[in-house]
Amino acid sequence: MPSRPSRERAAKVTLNDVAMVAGVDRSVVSRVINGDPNLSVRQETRQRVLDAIDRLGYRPNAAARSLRTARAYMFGLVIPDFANPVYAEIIKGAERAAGNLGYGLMTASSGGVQLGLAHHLALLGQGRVDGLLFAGEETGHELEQLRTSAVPWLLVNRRIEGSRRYVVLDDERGSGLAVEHMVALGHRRIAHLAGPEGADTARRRRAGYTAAMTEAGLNPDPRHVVHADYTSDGGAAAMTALLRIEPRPTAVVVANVASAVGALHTLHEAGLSVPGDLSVIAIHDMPLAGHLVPALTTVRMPLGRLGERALELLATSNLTDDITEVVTEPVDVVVRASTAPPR
Amino acid sequence: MPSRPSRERAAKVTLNDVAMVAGVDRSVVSRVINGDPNLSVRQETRQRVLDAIDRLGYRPNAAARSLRTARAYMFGLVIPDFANPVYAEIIKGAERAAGNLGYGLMTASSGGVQLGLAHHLALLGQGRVDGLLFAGEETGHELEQLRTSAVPWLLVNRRIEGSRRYVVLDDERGSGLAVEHMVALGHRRIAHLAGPEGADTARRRRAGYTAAMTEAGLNPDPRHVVHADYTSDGGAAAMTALLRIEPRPTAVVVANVASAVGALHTLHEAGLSVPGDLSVIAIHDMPLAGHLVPALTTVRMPLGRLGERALELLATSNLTDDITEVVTEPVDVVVRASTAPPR
DNA sequence: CTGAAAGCGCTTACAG
DNA sequence: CTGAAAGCGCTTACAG
Repeated sequence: MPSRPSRERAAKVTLNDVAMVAGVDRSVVSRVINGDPNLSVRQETRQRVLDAIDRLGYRPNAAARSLRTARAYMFGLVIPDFANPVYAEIIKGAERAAGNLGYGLMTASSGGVQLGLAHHLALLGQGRVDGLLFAGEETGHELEQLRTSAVPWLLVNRRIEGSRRYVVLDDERGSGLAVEHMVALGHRRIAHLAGPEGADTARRRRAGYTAAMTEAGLNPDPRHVVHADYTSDGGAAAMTALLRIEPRPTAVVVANVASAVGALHTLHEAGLSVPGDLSVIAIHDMPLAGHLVPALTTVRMPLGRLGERALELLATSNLTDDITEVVTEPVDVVVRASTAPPR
Repeated sequence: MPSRPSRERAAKVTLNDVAMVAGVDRSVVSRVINGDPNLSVRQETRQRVLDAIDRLGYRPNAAARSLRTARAYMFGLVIPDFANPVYAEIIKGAERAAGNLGYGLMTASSGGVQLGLAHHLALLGQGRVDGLLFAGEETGHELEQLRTSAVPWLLVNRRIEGSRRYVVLDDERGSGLAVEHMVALGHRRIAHLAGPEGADTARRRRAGYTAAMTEAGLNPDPRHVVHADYTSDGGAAAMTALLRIEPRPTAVVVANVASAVGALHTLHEAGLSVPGDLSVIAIHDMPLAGHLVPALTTVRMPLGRLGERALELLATSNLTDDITEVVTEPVDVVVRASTAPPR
């Protein structure tokens, strides 16, 4: 049992109170509030009800409504880390879509409190939300728990082995475009600063990189692919490793904008000029990218649309349906100052 | 009425089902789950209950529990924008504190959906959460609505005229330290790239700047204080304005790290060297700051502690109490490469 | 020591 | 057309 914070609440106003004041049955008040089309009530009576609600400051009790209707009018989204700006866009998209459906969206992080999915199912599952979006680092084992839960769920921006319920971006195309951009500039030694080995997005971005290199008739040097987690520290370390390789690449496709911040910093420390000595492009565009030194060329991915679409699919699908969707909205290169022809 | 997503749910397991399978009354199951100390039951019976819960995959219905106990075991936090990394730290702190109390925390943004506080009160108020933290841009008018609500609330990181329920950081001290750092390096023409005029944090940081300048025997040139919103675009524009002033300042105290990113970019574009031509320090430390070019000297503020403390106060105070707390945890300067003596 | 019963605040099929 | 009643899934004071 959680400890019990002491508190006095302002007097609670219920439907009954409103009904008393308005001089009608509480079922009438309920119908007025919910706009029941089968209710016919004199305009004057309706106004009395509305006035009473206003005067008493009545607000429906969400728990009671949820219990009665078996519907919470709320969805949940679990992300690994609020500090990662990639998730901010996904959250915004999902909030927008939830709002359009008349629902709310509550976001929680799985990273801060290391409690895992069971914790979130207990906290968010059953009666609190009508569905759960997971953009985190859930494992296959945790997926099993989801299967026994009665709460509809969907993975966002990642697939997990054995799961048939996910929405992802076209990550292959994203890094493919990045490679094509470098090839068009005349680069041939194009490295890939990939994401963490375990991450599904990293795997797909790497696959897109390899495919595009092959497509361009280039045979990527295996040493030119290095892994890093999606943080600036990770990007800095991986770039340091990459700089030790001879012959040095003339261009790098970085799997994530946070890693790119660290990579740029390492290059600056090493006295290398971007894009003079090395061109850099990163996956995911955001305002920050335009203000880095030098301004970073990126591949813009439809993160907001991903969040939006995930929420829509969660809201309208049956729990037993397979959902294996790739968001097809356009992916494009935002050219800034960090890429140029090799010299 | 919201539109109604179609869905089939997995069969719902209730307390009654568990009781049937375990061969006990449902009140016993409830007491086992909640660890009622007054319950004495044979170990064997307890095990039967636990097994039944496990086998059926029973999960308590949060709505029913909330309705019955008038307690949601959940707090809410409303922030203006998930893309602002300052809030990520506050969220993490609040999640930590909520977890320690056995509560959950749900975060929503007020910026994405432009629906204001009334929307959030309807969605989160009454029965859904036991209290609401607001770190957003609520107005005095909206505060009135809070007063009529039965949900305990608290403002975080900002005060509003007329409000006696808030927790804030020592912003005066933050910018004071920044000024002292510049003074110690030998600067005398120290400008302030302040936050938005309306923002409470901006006002307090500006006051701290002015006080520290006076304390140091410096009379700040009024033209050396320019306002910008807390974004990199805002910082870039404000820095452009600052550069037009003669004599040019040799140091700038920037009210926010996001603005500082834009300011650094403007300086780079203008061909000015940091810290050679101009030293820059910003309020709020985060990993990104260490990886900017040049690495940014910052004032580290206890944002996580702010979130933590806010949640604790929300959980333990009475709604009628005044709460006017300044988090006193240490504020300190993180020296990196963007500050140096004037040349 | 355990079970039966009441009731939290709603919604909605049903009877009047 | 409106009101009375049942019931959603829990918890807990109370009776046996």
